Amino acid sequence: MPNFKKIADKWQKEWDKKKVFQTKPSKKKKFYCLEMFPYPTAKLHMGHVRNYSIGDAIARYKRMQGFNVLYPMGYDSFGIPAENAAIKSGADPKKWTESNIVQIKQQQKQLGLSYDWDREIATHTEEYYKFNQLFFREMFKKGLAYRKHSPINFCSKCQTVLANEQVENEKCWRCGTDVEQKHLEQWFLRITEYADQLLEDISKLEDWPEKVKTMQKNWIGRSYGTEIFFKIKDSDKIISTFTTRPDTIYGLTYLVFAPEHPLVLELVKGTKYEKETKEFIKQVKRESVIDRMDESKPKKGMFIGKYFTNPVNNEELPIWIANYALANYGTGAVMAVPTHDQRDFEFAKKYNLPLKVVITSRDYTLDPQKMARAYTDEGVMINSGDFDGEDNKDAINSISDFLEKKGWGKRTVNYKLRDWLISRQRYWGTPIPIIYCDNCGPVLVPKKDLPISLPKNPKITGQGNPLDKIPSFINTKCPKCKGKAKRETDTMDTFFDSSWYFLRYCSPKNNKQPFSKTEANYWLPVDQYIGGIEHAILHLLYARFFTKTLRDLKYIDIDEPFKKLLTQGMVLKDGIKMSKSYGNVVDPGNIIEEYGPDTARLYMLFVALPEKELEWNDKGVEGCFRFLKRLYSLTEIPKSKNNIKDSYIVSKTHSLIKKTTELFDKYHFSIAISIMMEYTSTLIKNKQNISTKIYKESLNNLCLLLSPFAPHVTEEIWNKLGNKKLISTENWPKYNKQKINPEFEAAEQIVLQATRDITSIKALIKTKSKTATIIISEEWKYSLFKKIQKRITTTRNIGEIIGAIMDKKHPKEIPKIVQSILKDPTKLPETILDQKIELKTLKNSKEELEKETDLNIEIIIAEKSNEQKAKTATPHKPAILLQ
RNA sequence: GCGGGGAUGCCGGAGUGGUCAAACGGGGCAGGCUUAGGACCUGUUAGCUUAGUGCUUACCGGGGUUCGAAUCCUCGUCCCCGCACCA
Repeated sequence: MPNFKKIADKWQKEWDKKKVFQTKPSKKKKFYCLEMFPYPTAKLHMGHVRNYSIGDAIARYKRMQGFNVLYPMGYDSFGIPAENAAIKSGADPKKWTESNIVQIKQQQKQLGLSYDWDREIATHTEEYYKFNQLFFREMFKKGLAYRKHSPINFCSKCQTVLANEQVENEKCWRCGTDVEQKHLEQWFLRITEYADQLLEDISKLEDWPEKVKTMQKNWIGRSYGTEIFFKIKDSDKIISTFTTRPDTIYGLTYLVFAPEHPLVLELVKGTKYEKETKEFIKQVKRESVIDRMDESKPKKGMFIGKYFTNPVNNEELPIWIANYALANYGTGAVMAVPTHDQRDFEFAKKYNLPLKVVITSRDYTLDPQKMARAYTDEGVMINSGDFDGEDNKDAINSISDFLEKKGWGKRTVNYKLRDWLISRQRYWGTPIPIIYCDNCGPVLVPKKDLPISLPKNPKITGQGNPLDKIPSFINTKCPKCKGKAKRETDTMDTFFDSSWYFLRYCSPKNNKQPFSKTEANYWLPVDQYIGGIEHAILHLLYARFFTKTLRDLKYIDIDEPFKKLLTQGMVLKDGIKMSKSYGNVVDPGNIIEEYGPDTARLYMLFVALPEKELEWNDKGVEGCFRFLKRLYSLTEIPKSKNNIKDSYIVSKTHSLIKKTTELFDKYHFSIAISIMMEYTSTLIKNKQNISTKIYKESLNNLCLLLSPFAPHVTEEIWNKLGNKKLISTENWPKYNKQKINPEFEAAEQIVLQATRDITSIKALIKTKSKTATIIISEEWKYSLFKKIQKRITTTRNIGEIIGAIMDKKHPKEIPKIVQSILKDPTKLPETILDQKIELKTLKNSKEELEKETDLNIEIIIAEKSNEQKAKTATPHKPAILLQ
């Protein structure tokens, strides 16, 4: 039995030695194949293996097709786990990270992935993060990076601030701890500046999954509406509200502030409502953290003793605060129209606030007393002054015009997207290049002083930011006034690092620039990006934002970084995600050790399509292993007895190449593998009836086609067959259409179908060949003809023939001749019973169909004495002599 | 609630108008090889069956389009995923 592990080691060394996967820009057409780089843990998990199996298959395929392929690997090596390890075991984050990199890289190498290892990068290295600092500088100068005092999400366990995107159901995305609200000064990137571009350019991402695009659209959440201003009674304050439904302005019956709205406390100050309001705010804040999961959370609110005026009708209405108004969306205040908004409706019902209908259905009248829910459909305006009778859709516009003219409102656009909070109170990240001076305020570190290196030997205790405890790092001079100053101790969110790493791969060793523009322009955009769906929003949005920013800073000339995106499905076991916490992890290292890397990779691609979930099954791995063994057994070249199957095999080979190529282009790897399995079986079964020359040729082609999936075994077989070049540097085989014999294809079908149906004839009609000869064993003669006769005489099956010969372009034009057959179906059976299906009736009478049907099909009944047939035909299947 | 994706044989999972009782793999069953097991190989695996490759039933359910539907349309049921009080 071949030792696949040894074979793999051997070829991996060979590839390394000959540097076969190193690339540089050339005149050839490029293809940039990229996998999401991993956080360096000590061991690979199946998700990684799946990701890389897909990526490497694509990279190798494209390389074989003559593309200049950039296929790099690196490590997203800053981040919390290193720091947690330091807290837990006192490890130095740098040493810990780097030893992980060594280990994970070794495992990646064992898989035989065709990376250009000369381009390896790691984000925790100074050579990398110094450019983070450079970009930060540039963004700061452009006003894209700024500092803001703001309520932020804080995780008490991780002792750090979290971005909105890192808060899941009010819990920390990483550790699940309830998130607290704090007010701190933080650094932000002005991603909202690019909200429109990020949204509109989604339409350019033709090869992205619909799902991811929708998620991004929802996240950006642009909505057009109108900001309306209201005067508060007995105050000089103005309330501003945002609405997408200005048409409902006459139905306004109260107004709601988010409890956190800064104006609230100001308004109640010194009134009898002050105490109660404060209590309410406290309560809401606490609740919003605890019960956020509860969907049916009841709406709660209170009147704060103030009134405002609706400018359109001078009505005086009450001001409330309520938990359903969100501080961070729109203006933090809502104009409530209970009749036409479900949330307002529920709230008004609960607190007995008045209802006023201003839009009514054309079919029936709405009675506010009897309404069970808000009316949110289209309708006609009523109770709305001059706008009565208008269609409410038109009124959205006309009322906005009216409000703008009067100065009571203005059209605006609102986004759900918030600016990106990048400060982290952590050690293991890129130091933000800012110095705080008592005289000059926050000052950017001059370019010549970069990089700001992370100090060594931090004391990591898990309490607060370790950088705060290193005086030699903190204390410095102000670059402007040279006075005493302190460094910023916050570090950057690691998503900053991963937002441009794909650019760094273009010039990983460039010490002066983050990347060379020429090289980036050659390689970018990434042609195929592969990774998990979990990055659908965060990473992919940030990377798109960076690309646009860097374009505006003249670093690159592209708008979008990733042309095609493939989001791989999860790896499951026993129906649930394979994960440590469920204790259902299968270690890829063991699989590789036992079966070799090719089996592991092949299995990953065979068992499910890339986007789909993959249910792990040990037996399935065995199946792939057996297939590779069977394939390997083909290296024992058989003594050929004759060559009667040569032309059949040649035809099958070319058809295999054709199909595999098509399937590869669609990334339907599992089907490609299944047809190769089938082909392998055919080759094994027929090996004694194929000439040695054709046998070798077939095996060579099979290896070429399989090499992107199982590079080591195929390299070995390729070598054993006497090929001098490495299969990894070979070209993808081309098929010759002429050699694909449709007769065989059709005949094969007929064998498979045992000529049991008139559909067999149909298959032959579809082929454009002249003749197809099928030899059927004696046993089949009687039943065959009986069956055909029966089928052909039923109108239902005549219909099948009509359909088959009809050009789909003219579905309604049934040729005359076919109609005549319909009238007299007995015409066909006669020719069949004559043992020759010539379909002449069809052919002669319909000129246009000639090309389609121009063939003679001979069904020859093999006599018992007939040589080969007796041996090859089984009692149950008709044999075909394929010549 | 909004949005995205699904439902195929014992299982995983292909297949998107006729070549479909449905690829490929796994599992089961029978047989070969073998002292036996393993490995490997062959056949078989919806039901009925007078055994004729005959009949019936089949790709979540109902309805429709078509000569013809797993595939297209429509209504419904169920499942998964994402976002979620977004004004």
